[in-house]
Amino acid sequence: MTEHFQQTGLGVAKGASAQKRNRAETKTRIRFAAERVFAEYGYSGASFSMIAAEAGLPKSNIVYYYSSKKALYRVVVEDIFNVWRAAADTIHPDNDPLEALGDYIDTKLDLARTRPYGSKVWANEIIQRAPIVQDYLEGELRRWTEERIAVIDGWSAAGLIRPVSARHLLYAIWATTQHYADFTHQIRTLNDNKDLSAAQWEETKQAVKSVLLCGVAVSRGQNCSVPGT
Amino acid sequence: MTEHFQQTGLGVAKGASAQKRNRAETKTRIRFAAERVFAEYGYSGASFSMIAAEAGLPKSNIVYYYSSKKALYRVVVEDIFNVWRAAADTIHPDNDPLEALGDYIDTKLDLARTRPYGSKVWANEIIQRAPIVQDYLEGELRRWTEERIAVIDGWSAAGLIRPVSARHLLYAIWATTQHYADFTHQIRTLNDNKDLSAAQWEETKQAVKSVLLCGVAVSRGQNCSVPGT
DNA sequence: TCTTTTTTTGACCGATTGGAAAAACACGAA
DNA sequence: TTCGTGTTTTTCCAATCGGTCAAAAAAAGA
Repeated sequence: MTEHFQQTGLGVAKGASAQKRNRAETKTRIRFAAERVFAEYGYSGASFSMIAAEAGLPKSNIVYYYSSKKALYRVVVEDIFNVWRAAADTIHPDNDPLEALGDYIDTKLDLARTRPYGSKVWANEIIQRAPIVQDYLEGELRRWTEERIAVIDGWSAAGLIRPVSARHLLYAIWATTQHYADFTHQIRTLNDNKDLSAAQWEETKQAVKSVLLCGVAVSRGQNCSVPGT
Repeated sequence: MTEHFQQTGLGVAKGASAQKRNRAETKTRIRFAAERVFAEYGYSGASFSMIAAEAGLPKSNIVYYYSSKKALYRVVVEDIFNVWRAAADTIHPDNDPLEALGDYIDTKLDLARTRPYGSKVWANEIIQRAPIVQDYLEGELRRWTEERIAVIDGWSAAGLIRPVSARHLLYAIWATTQHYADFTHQIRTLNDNKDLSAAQWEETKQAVKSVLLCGVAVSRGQNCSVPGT
């Protein structure tokens, strides 16, 4: 069997035959089913039969498309990492610091809302000491983090923001935004067992930006305004 | 067999016989072993044999003291919750807001350092939608959270802090402090695969307080100082 | 059409799981 | 000693696990 290593999500290369298109669709369907099951039951708690049931396919079909549980899991983890990485493009020397960080927080909170399962899988993987994707951490994540820290330090040096620890600011942003995905259930319980409404999500964005970015601004009014959406 | 429901940790009621003392010690040993194993492998990934090996006891011994995996797990989860609850005693109307919140952050970061496994178990349980301790969330956690929010709102109303969303501030503190426990491995990897030194932990405390509390203070100098330790 | 390749599916396997059952052991009270 | 109670340890089991395999079915190529 030839391997395709089709990394991308829903899209498929144009010109693909009907068979290949269907193949990609099936793989994607399995991937999202797996993301949900891995998130809710952890790597060990998730079984092929659960993923198969979630995807509406027989068990052996899962094995056919992803040769092992580990391989399927890795694809899921890498996917959410790539999505997050793209969200941080806004942290760039040319951008306005407060606006850039505000946009980053907004985007990550949007992802917490739309892709909570991916975030949970990532959290699980890290909690368990990254048994599957440690190479990713030491390679891409490390490089990517140092780059962003350099940008923020640059803003500091240019006097565009107060001198803060770029690393810990980044960690605080990660922690807080991902909290709204990973701890959805706790937040829901503390919200009378109701999911956050659209208005509450807006409120959340404003509050998170207010808490995390007020300490960053070089000056502020009494109400410490941060860029809205 | 008479049940004891011995909730407490290391201590044992005075006057206890040698046998009872040994019983309590064994139970505690099992509990901490279980905490480590549950943290590193998740509920499903943890097996009696792993916990037994960690505790240095035969497998059936675990079942003898905690009649099921679920029961043992519940004890572990409740324990870390009680420790965290005690840490928040400082959030009290009579205290100075910045000092109280600063102390809370300091204590929670100390716990992130000394009790990282408990935090990870809690995170896992919430991520998986609290299948075991949902009653805890709807009872004690909900009541306790609303109380703290009321205190912070009181500070706001009295003009002691800027008007911030008490709920989201609390969530940000939880998220960030627990991040240093749950994501220890990621932080370690981004620190050249070395654990944080004592100095780096101090730096972390200052940075976290600076980021989270600067937006709370009613006024600040250019360097936005927060109470140190 | 016939052939070849890809996809679907159910039957099956050795290993491991949580936990029940009971035998073996320790030890103070009688 | 003998007994009874609490503890330790071994043995065993049904269920489930990840994954293989081969046959059936479908699709593509000739």
